Amino acid sequence: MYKEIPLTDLSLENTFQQYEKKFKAIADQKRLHILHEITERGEACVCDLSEKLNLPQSKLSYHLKILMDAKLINKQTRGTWSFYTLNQPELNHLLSDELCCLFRRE
Amino acid sequence: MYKEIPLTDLSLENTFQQYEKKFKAIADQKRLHILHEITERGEACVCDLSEKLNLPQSKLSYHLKILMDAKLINKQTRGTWSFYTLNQPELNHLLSDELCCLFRRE
DNA sequence: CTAATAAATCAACTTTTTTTGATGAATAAC
DNA sequence: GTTATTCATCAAAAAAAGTTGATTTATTAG
Repeated sequence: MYKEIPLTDLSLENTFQQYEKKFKAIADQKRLHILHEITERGEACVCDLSEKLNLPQSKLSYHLKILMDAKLINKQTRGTWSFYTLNQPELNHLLSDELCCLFRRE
Repeated sequence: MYKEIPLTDLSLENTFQQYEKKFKAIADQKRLHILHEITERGEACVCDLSEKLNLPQSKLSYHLKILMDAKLINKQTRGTWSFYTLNQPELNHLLSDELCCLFRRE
């Protein structure tokens, strides 16, 4: 009865896979805090976040990468600094209006 | 500089904790599929889902519990069957309108 | 009562995610 | 050039999440 055979609807499965990645990215307190901080500041560098969240730089880079891979934030490098901003269209597509201005703007 | 001392803003930290739990619950392909199935059917029992998703009962119970604990679905027992429905207010609070009718109704 | 069905729970195990501290690359200031 | 700063990446360890198959509980039917 329940051999795990692959789904027939591949496109739907593909859709679930993509949402899984995005929701996984926000399914973490630290990363929610990061998003919140970027939401408030407009942009933030690793050093800003490190100070605000009391996290070592390597941890932040790790979590920022996960948010980047999920395309929920953007990075812009100026000199030795990397500034992160929200990917607003993506976040707005995922999250309800009511989550403004916690993890999305407007 | 980055000793991990607790946040000063406890209420905000509490908020992040609650959202983490809810987003974690939907941050999984199988659970998204479960939500989608319940969205389409209106309600579903474990046996319905087991057949549709090709998953053994114990796995489904595990994943349903996670969705229940996050208060994203409701359970109603009739006889030996348990019927699960969406917790629509919660889902609508979390997810954007655009995710209708994938994981929320309307 | 017994047998059958639906579903929750459990413990052992596997897999995935996160943490940690160190190293390396790139830039800027001297 | 040297030194200091910012940040990404790495490998090893720790922690968390998911799987598996068996057992248990509850209900229904005979």
